[in-house]
Amino acid sequence: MDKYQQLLSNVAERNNLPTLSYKPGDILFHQGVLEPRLFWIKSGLVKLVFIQPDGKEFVKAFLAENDISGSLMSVIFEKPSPYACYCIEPCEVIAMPYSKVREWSEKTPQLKDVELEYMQQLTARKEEREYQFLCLTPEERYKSFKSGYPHIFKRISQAELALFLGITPVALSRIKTRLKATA
Amino acid sequence: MDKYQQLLSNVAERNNLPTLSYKPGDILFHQGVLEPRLFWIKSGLVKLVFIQPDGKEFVKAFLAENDISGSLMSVIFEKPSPYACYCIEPCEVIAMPYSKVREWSEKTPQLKDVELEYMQQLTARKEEREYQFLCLTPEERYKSFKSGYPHIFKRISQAELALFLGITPVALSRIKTRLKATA
DNA sequence: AAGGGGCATTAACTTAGGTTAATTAGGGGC
DNA sequence: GCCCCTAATTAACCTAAGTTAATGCCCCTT
Repeated sequence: MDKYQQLLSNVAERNNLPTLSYKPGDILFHQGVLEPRLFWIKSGLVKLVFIQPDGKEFVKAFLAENDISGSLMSVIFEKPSPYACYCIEPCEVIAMPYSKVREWSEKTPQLKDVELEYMQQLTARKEEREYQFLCLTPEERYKSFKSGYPHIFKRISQAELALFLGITPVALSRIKTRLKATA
Repeated sequence: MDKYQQLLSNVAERNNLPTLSYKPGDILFHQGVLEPRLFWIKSGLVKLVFIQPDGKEFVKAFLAENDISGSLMSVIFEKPSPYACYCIEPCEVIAMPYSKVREWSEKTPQLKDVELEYMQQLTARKEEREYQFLCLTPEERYKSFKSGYPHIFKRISQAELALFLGITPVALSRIKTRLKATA
């Protein structure tokens, strides 16, 4: 992860990419629109969300300082992003066209390794999430998130957490009540 | 995908890797054990399964001819595989130590691209599965799998499909009844 | 043709999440 | 301090999935 940040840092410098500021509620990129940039989050917190035709919202992920936001589908396959990216906290962000990242990494082959490694890290995270949806109950997913990501847990609303866990805010409230009763 | 198969094909030839035969029920690799090989499936059908301490089984994926089976965690991060691989149909398989794949791809830098591309394909598949668990009901996942993967749908038991969709076989049977009634 | 084994279906009951709406709690602004 | 706005909780009811077990179906064997 660190090596990838190094790479991005170099790209940003060479291209004089500015640091952008966003407020809570601002949109970094939209659902259904091609977004060929990666967003390097220097500070703040964002969420990736799917909005269904019926208006229902689901949270794919939370990303915070030092994370990289973006849509794989857009960046790699040049398709519209299936999800949007919303700011939760005020954010400082560097937006980097993926073409620039690629361009530079073509010239320096050892950076392929860095890119590959980053993909592997991403994949490992996705494996974990897949496992949790397949094998764990909502209650177990809640406990796991609370203990595994305390720094994010503290910074999001309960409604947002519920939509990340794949349940409704009402259900999450009930789970908490249940846990309190047991303990 | 095709370019990755080319790469694997070369590795197999150069190392005289034999084609292995498995019967239904055979285990390609175990859960909880380090498995540093990739399994190139020439023919047949396998499933990747999590077995929980209480005996409950969940199906992570089905892989068939031309797919590559293996555990990312084991192959990349040298950890025990969190899941096992079981044969469903008789299989012809070439087992390839990942170290050999790496070794050879070190010498031919353009293969880094192939490797990266393969990871991206994998990630795209995982994104889709994540989306389905987060945003779709079991019933919708069933319909999506049936129409999206008819060639696999035909070859697995209903129980296996249910455990892949994240529900019990009884629930899947009910879903089918429900759908028949509606149509 | 009869029996047996393995799945799938059905049934009956329990549990937990979805939905909608009312209520409560907490924080910020004035 | 009071009001308002928002978020969280609670309630009541509905629906769907989990669980266990019985039944039915199909195919294979003998």
